Amino acid sequence: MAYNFKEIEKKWQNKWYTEGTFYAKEDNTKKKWYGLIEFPYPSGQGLHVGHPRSYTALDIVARKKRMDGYNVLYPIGFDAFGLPAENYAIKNHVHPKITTEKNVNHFREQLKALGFSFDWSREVNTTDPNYYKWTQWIFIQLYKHGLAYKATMPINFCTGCKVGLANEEVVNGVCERCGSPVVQKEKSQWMLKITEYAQRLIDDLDEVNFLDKIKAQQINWIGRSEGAEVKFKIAGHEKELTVYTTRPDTLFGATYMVVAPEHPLIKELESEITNLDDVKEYQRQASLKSDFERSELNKDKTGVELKGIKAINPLTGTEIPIWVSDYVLITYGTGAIMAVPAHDDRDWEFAKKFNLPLIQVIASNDKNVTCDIEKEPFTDVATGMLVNSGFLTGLSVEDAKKKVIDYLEEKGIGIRKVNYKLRDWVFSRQRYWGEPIPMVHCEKCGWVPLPEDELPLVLPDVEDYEPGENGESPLAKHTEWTHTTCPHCGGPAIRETDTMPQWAGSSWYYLRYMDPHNDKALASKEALEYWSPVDWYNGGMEHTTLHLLYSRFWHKFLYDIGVVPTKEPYGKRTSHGMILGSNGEKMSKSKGNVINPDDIVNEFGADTFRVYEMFMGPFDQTAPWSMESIRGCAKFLDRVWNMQDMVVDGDSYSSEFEKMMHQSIKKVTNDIEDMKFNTAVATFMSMTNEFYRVKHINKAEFNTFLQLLNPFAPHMTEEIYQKLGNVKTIAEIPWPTYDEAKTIENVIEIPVQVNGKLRSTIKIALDSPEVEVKELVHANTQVQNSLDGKTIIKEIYVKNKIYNIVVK
RNA sequence: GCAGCUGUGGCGGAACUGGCAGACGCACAGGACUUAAAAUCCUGCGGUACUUAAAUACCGUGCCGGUUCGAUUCCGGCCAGCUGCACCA
Repeated sequence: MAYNFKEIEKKWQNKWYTEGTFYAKEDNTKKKWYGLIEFPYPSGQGLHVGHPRSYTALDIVARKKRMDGYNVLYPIGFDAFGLPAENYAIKNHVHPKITTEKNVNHFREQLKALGFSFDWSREVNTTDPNYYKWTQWIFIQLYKHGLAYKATMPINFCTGCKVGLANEEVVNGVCERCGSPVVQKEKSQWMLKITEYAQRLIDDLDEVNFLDKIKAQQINWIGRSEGAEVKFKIAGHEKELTVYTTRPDTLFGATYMVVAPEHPLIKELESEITNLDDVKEYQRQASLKSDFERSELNKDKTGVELKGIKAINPLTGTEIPIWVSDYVLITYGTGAIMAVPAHDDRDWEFAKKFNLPLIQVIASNDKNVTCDIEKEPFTDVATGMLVNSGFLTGLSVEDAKKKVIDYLEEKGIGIRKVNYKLRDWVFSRQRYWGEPIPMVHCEKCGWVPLPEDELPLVLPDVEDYEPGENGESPLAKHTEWTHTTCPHCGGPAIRETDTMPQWAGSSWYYLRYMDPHNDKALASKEALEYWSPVDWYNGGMEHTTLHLLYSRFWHKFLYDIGVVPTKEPYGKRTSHGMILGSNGEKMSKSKGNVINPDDIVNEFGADTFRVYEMFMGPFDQTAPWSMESIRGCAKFLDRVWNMQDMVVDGDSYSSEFEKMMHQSIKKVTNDIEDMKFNTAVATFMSMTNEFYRVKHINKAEFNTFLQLLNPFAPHMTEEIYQKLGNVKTIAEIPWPTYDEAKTIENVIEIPVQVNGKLRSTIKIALDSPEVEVKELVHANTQVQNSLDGKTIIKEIYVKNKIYNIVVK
């Protein structure tokens, strides 16, 4: 009888949903497990096949944890504010609220059809005022603690549409929509001081179980460096130019300086710059490029000398030129550098291009290493030794750094300085579809936060959400909303019209899941105490440096003000690889390689879909979609379904068979913990092949098999289990256990090598003494043939692993 | 450009901590069943050479080199691809 997945899957999904089978229990005495996946942005295209990869993986873990006796929280929600909904609204004149609701409903149905064991009673939605009330509340706390401030920051401004653009909307320096040039325009924006947490965001990684590559990427993104700030005098001035350098030891080799195009020095010394027109033109050109474009293009360096002014090298007293170039970023360090072209790649290229002098101040202490700084810069720190550097000459790089900073500090011309690449978080968006920032500006009192009892500040339900002129937020047009009274003095005041970025709502949603309907706090103390931290958070690698870091920052802040009980939000963080189109390229409408999950569920059913996504490759690596391979998974499940007819009463087929069962339980159990879902599926397939081979399936063993497979293919396994006459469901019974003693092979086959090349294999009893193994090896004819006429130099035996004979 | 990652048969991939490379699946080929086809079940399946066959030898994990009795695994240098780069999420 064929497997009718359509009917059977619906049946179990309805049961789970109406009975709340997988809802977290309100029982704080049980041990808990909290699994989290990144909640989706409900786009108009519907669910992507990439979503279920992550969701199925943690669904498997969550289902297993329940069977292990944990009170499991595996929630879902929607990150529903964002740019696409707004752009769609502008184009099609449908309010984002309407499209968002429609998309959320669609997503919910799609997710349900995949049989995830989500706790739907805790669904959150970032656009719900009862939710964003607390997003706004957190912002106000940040403000009150001095971590939110206003600063002038550039935005991308489309000269055609006259609106601010997201980086994504800027393609090769022009507006994606109208093709007009995009310029950088200064705007006053809300900023969050994530840099204040930079060191803790690095240090506390020691306390969490994140994949090494995730830790590495966060550490590199934060980019801590130790160095010095050094003041250079401007010749004939009291004015100084301060630079940041990680190589103060090379100060004697500084032959010129470079400032970023935005550096204030240019304005301050404007009257003395003799080629001001050239400089201004260079500044204008630079303003067209984003930081990203500047660093991307920096193979071909550009720059202009600030003629008429010179700086003085504080150690040598030499006058050196000052250049302006966009390879120096105003956002990092002091926005100015001392250039040591002999020992820095970028400076070297720049100096070569503009014929600036090189002074070698480091040489290798390894006599075999020669360096010709005319051919390439010498940057080897490990063997570097100072030359041509006055009181530093002869020191190692490390010692020279210490000595020169001590000297600079003593003379008051420099200080030790730790710098981070991490920049503060630009928190303002000039858009409609986001959380309103709950601040008002009063002529008398300045910026004043809304009183907390007035939250949420509801996003006004306006008809006109077209962007304002000059990059203003659409809300700025709605004066009936913007005009208000100052909470402090009662006088007239204007509301902030910028909204929050989408990152805001997703920075704390995992906390709301713990207690989603609370109207007194973002979550109760009890719920936070019980459920914190998230035990396992899986998401995309692409979120490592932004979302993951932002939410760790917010969490740490909430910890500092006593709201949450843990320093870190996530105990464990893993990532899944992307699913590519069958041509190996990223799925996109334009490439026509998009796979719609609905089609897959209709054709093969949810269980096949789930098993295939787990089987397609290593979980954390990209994998191309294959319609052929998914059929293999469908075939596998059909074979499982048909095994029902082979079930017999009685004992295991053989002791060998029993061993295979125990080994498989062990393998699957470990593979789930290790995220090796693909080899777990391979184990199920091998087990199935064995069942077919012996055609004798003991009832208890078949039940065990169904249990193991259940987290992967929950619908079919529950159905078969029920048909076999079991009263309980698989979800209600404990996870199978194995007997370690029964997994061990007593007789093993080990390879015999001669000079590292396989010549034969021999069977030995486990843990045989070396003498016995040696005897067996030498009795082997193939081995004897290989040894014929040669002299044995050495014999190596690795217990239970290999026997290798070295001959001459 | 910077950072992180990846590279194994025709294809997706497996290989514990340096120890038999290619588990499992797809595709393909052969066989069984069938009037026939599909489905299903069984068998084979890295390359080259030799051979009726069994077997055997050599080559083989992106490229070049190193360490080691032994390297897909460790080290150095390259090449190619993927992801992120702060206003897409």
